[in-house]
Amino acid sequence: MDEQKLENRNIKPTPIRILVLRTLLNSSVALSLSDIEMVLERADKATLYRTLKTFEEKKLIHSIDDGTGAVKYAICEENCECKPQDQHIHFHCVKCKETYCLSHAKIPQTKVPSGFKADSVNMVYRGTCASCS
Amino acid sequence: MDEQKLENRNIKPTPIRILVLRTLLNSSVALSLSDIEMVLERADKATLYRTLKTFEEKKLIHSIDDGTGAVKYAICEENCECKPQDQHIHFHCVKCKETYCLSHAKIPQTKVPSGFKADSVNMVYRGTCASCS
DNA sequence: TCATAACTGCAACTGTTTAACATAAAAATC
DNA sequence: GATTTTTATGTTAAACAGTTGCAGTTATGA
Repeated sequence: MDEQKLENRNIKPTPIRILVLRTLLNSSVALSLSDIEMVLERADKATLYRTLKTFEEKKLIHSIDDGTGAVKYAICEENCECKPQDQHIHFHCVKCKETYCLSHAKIPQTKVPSGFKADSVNMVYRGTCASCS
Repeated sequence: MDEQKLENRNIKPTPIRILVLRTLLNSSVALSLSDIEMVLERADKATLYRTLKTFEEKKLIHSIDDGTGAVKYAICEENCECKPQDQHIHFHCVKCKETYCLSHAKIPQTKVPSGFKADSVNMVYRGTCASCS
C-alpha cells in the first residue's frame, strides 16, 4: 500500500502525506507545488511545501528544474538513492508545458574536472513532446 | 572590441549593453540578474532583464538553471548556436554557491523517445568544486 | 526637420519559495 | 492515565525572481 511506501522511506504516514503521495503516483507528469495545491484544495501551501521537502530528503521523490521557474516533483524508483548514476533524463515540452520523466534514459556518466565532486545531476531537454508535434 | 562582439550578433551596442557584456566577460562564473544588478548599481533591473533576454535571444549568452531559483547567464563561445550539440555541462557548487561552465565538457547526445523533438538541453552537476573540497 | 522606432527608467504586479509563529496531534516518559 | 516532548499542520506574511505597462529619452531614417 501507499502507507508502506512512506514507511519504507522512514516517513510517518499522515493523511496529508498519503494524499500528496497518491497525487504524485497518479500523475504521468512531474508536478509543481502549485499543481499539487490545486488538486488538494484543502491542504495548506506551506504544509505541502514541507511535505515535498521531506519526501525529497528521504529520496521518495526527486525534483526537476525544468526552466519554468517552478520546481517539479516526481516519484523515485524503488531503490533510488538519487546519486548521479540513479538519475534519469527529463523532458519539458514548451507547448503543453508538461515535464516528463524519461525513466529509462539514465543520465550518461561524464567526467568532472579534477577536484570537483558531483553529488547529483539535473538534465532536462526542452522541446516538443510526441503529443504536441 | 566588445562592441564588435555585440554587432556580430546583431545587437546594437548601447552603453548599458557594453557594461553587461563586460561584466559577464570578466566573470569566471555564471551570473544571475541580481548579481549583475549589484555590480552595475546604476542600471535598472528591468533594463538588465531585457538586456539579458536580448543577449540570450541573439545567442551571445546562454542561461543555466542550476537549481538555486535564480537563472544564471554566461557568455557563449564564438559560433555557438545553442543547439544541444553546442551546449556544455555546468557545475554548481553547493558550498560557494558558484556555477561554473565546464566549457570543454559537451553534453553527451542521447536519444529521446520517438516523436519527441529536443531544441535545447540543460545539464548541471551539483556538488563541491575544487576550491571548496 | 520630423516621424518613427528602439532603448531605458520607474513603478507596479505576479508567482514561487520560504520563514516566523501559533496551534494541534502524536509519541514518549513518568 | 496524565504530563512532557516531539512532530506535523495551519496562518500569515515576507523575500525574491521574473515580468509587464507606460512614460520619457535617445537614436534612426525618410
